[in-house]
Amino acid sequence: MARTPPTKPRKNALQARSRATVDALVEATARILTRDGFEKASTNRIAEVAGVSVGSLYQYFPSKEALVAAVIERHNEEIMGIVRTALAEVADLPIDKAVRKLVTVAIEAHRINPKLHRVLAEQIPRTGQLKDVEAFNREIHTLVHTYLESRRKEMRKIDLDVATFICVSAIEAVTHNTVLHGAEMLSEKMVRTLVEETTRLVVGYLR
Amino acid sequence: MARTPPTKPRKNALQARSRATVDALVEATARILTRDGFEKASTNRIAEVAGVSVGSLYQYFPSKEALVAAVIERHNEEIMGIVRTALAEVADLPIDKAVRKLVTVAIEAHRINPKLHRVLAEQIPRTGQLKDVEAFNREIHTLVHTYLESRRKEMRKIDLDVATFICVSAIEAVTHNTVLHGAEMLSEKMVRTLVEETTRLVVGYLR
DNA sequence: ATATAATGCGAGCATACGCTCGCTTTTCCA
DNA sequence: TGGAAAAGCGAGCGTATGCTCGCATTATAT
Repeated sequence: MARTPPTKPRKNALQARSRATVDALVEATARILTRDGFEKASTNRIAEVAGVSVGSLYQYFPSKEALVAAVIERHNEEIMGIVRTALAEVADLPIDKAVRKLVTVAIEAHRINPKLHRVLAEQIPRTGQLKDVEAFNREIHTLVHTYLESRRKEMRKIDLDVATFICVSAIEAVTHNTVLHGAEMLSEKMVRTLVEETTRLVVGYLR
Repeated sequence: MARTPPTKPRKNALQARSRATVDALVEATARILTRDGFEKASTNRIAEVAGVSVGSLYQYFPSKEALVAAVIERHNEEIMGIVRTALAEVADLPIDKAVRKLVTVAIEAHRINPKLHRVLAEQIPRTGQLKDVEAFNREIHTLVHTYLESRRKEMRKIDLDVATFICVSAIEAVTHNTVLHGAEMLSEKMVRTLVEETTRLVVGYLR
């Protein structure tokens, strides 16, 4: 039997409905962030929206930042999953096919929840999650780098690190701007055009 | 004589030292934003750093947001000046020379005050300055569009709007990531490499 | 059935923040 | 030089927010 005295479980020991509580809290935080922005996300409001009391909230999250951090982590995990899958599927394809697929996936990933994406991007410096996000970026960098290495014969002579940086930046930027700036008024046709053009940009650069 | 009763001058009627006060307030806001972030920028603190009382602060700025907005405006004006000048200087140059110059200038503009740039980018949605920043973006878009139009013969057949969007996004992204992510550890050599590569990316795309 | 731990509750404390208001000091100019 | 307007001051108000704590409810195990 655990010797742990019935103190407040520092962080969590979720075995039953408490799991549901935690989920509800994270979900509520995400909803409020998306719909009303960071300022409106007070702990009282989060608890209220989650259908939970503030007391319970503080049993699982030591601070408001911890909640936002949890949302960020969940979101990043989701996106990383998509990216990893895409890069795996693409491993044996030639550069042009691969890039096209990656750009498509990138836009789709951003389209899941553009507003959340934006708010989170804003809050990352505040929550001290910068390190995690950098890790996240490094993983993408590594994955792309590895892919490019395996396709070196299709490319011109080039510093792979620099090339990776340029390609990832370019793709990220177009998807970002497409989804965030360009609002939601994105015809399917427009998306296809942008995918095509971005592919051309990157592929043209690599060889 | 003006019929205006000695009420509080809604916004300003700066003729003497009051100008200095306003400047000090904007400057203090910028400093705090850069060094400590948005949360720490309370009106009391801003006034204190500016060497001014809160009361005076509120004589010139109706709210905290107004202060941040002023900082954003000042910063945007500065950058737009740089960009306009660069684009003017570049008007008669062929695409490759022009792009190289633009990329160089873009990186330099970002390097003036990377941290302020970042914080402001985060706060723009909050201050309702989105419209102004969009105007700012539209101006850049228009300027680039015009330049590209004048150089059409050097380019492949291409939709100029799409091309402008792609080029601006790509350049913006590389500069952004270079200055923000890459911290300050930027050797001059690295900068040159990135300028070279970005130029290649964009020029290769356009023709 | 009862004891014990786990989970949930929400009024309320402490604090910090945006902002006002009545007053003093400085500047201007007739 | 005197008086009015402009500029500056800062204690303190109202409010909202993050968070605690003592207690109530529910689950688990014997």
